[in-house]
Amino acid sequence: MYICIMYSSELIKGTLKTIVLNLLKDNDKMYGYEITHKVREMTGDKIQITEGALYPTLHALEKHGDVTTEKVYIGKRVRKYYRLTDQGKVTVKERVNELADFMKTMRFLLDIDSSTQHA
Amino acid sequence: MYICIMYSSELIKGTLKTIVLNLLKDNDKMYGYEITHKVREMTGDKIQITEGALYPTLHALEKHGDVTTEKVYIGKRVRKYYRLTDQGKVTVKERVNELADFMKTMRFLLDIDSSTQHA
DNA sequence: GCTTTATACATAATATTCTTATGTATAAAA
DNA sequence: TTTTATACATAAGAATATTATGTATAAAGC
Repeated sequence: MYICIMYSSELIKGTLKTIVLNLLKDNDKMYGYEITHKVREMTGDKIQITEGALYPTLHALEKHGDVTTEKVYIGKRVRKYYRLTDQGKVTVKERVNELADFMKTMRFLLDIDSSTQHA
Repeated sequence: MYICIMYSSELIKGTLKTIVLNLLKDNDKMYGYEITHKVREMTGDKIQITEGALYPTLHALEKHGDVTTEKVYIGKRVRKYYRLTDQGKVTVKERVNELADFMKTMRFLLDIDSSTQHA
């Protein structure tokens, strides 16, 4: 039996933008802190996005025109919501398709089929 | 229709060691140049490992004790063969299992199922 | 015979993307 | 009132890739 607590950081590398964009595709608007918790919740803590990785990524997505931001005050505390732009919606599709294709290739290359996959 | 010429470099990041180790698992011994061509051949040029990435990776695997090397002269030209160690055989299993698990999680997270995967 | 292409290794400068650490500040819970 | 949770941000450093460069032999094309 293979037990996986948390994935090594190398694996997550390169997929963070895709994860964030895809969440925004399904959730209209989200803020950073919410994103990290949603991913932890959805993956049973297997993928834990650090703040040092997330915030620069969100800023890069905004700079690239894939998301827009909106500041909301909860009392005196600021919360920064992110929302997909029309261009962002195109980017998500491209990235998710590319990742799906890549994973298919990797499954072939490493000879991984459904029966050998572990829970 | 989604057409993929070659994967963006971010995706391959973090999977190179796993790819190399897995090839050595199936092929007894291989040399660097052979590995790059084998991967290109098996992926229809979708994954093209650069020499600048491969050789440092092979050296790191040797340093880590996962592979041993053997120099062979083809005429006057040197060729450096790599072979898995016993420890390397353990490392391959761990890495492939982890990657399989990670991809399964990503497929769930991004809502990718077989029917939506593209060729 | 000469030039190009293929084989085969290696490293250095640079870029990207992450981790870890640190900083700031408010709000809720113990 | 101290700790934990919420919520943002950036800087130093590590890891891993790209791009460029270097060396050298062998085969193929012209």
